[in-house]
Amino acid sequence: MPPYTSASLKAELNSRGWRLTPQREKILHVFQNLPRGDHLSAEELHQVLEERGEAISLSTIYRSVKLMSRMGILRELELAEGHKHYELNQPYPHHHHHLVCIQCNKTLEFKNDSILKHSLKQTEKEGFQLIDCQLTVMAVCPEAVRMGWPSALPSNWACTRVVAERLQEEEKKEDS
Amino acid sequence: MPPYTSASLKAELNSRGWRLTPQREKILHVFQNLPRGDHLSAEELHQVLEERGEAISLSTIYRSVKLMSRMGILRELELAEGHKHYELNQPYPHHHHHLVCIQCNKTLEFKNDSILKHSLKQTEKEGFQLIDCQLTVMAVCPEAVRMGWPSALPSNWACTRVVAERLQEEEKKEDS
DNA sequence: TAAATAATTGAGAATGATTAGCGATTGTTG
DNA sequence: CAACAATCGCTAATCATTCTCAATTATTTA
Repeated sequence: MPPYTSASLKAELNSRGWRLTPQREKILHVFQNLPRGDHLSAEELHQVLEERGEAISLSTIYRSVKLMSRMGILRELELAEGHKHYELNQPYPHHHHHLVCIQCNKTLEFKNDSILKHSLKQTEKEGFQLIDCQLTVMAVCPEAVRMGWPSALPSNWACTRVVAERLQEEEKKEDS
Repeated sequence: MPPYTSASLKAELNSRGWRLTPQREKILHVFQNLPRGDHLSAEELHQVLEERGEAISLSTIYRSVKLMSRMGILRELELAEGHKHYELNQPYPHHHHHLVCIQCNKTLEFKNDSILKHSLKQTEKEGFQLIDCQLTVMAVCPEAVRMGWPSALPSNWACTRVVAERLQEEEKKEDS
């Protein structure tokens, strides 16, 4: 699926009775020029545009990212930060997931198509139609680990159980 | 990892200088008696307790579910509904994921340990410490499909690209 | 091409979930 | 039992997001 051009965005919008406006075009461009692995909140997008002297009202920002997400152009991410983030929606084979540090919010993308495969299988098994699947791996980054995690976890995070402890042990035995 | 008893909850709380209160105990009980695959928002939990004549203030509800999530007793879910949901955190081998209908919000649990395995591998590869991993599969349920999806999608949902189309084709060839 | 129609914008008000502040209450410790 | 700290319930505050509405701008029609 090729990246959007203004023309293809216009076509897609028009096919639904919607319009290509300068605002929507600018927003698309921001996302298209975002470094790989980056994603923006509505507020951040607003600032980026403001700094470029292309200010767009926050209302319009919110409306546009929602619309474009619903069209499948953007992807709405629920990382662990209290607000949504957006990135270009690049379906398979560019589909990816996120590893997030619960301490500093550092976020890394990673690819793993087998997750999409499993999700697709499960979705079909239930008779559903797949739209998207988002895996969010919550973890603690090396810096935090070095600083003595788990004892040095921020006071609002006290969880010390490593969910996969047992799995890891099994893994070693099976060497699957 | 066995389900919590009031005693073990008390022990875990006390070990961090926190206390077992009647409110926290009641909240734990609600989650322990929840049907499999169910999960509650703060508001819903509040109502459940009210109906049982065990009203707890909404503030305390919010404070408690957050605390218990951070302790690893509850699991905070970001399904597609604008507010958080909570369920007992049952690590591997009870770890599971969610399939959500974006039209009616119907949610189904499913298990797939390989997803946890992949997440663990990725997490270790980056030098992170795994805390939890949550896969949310967004899809459209059979009822919605029967009603003519995608054309009958609610007007605020226009995405018609099936992310995994190509993957599905590959799947057939490889028969992996 | 001008008028009619419908979509879109911007600004600010409104909403809804969640958090914070505070005085009163209740465990815990010595 | 006294001293201390955690917790509760209430209300007010916050923050992201949505809504309202008059003004603007595409698109379609005549």
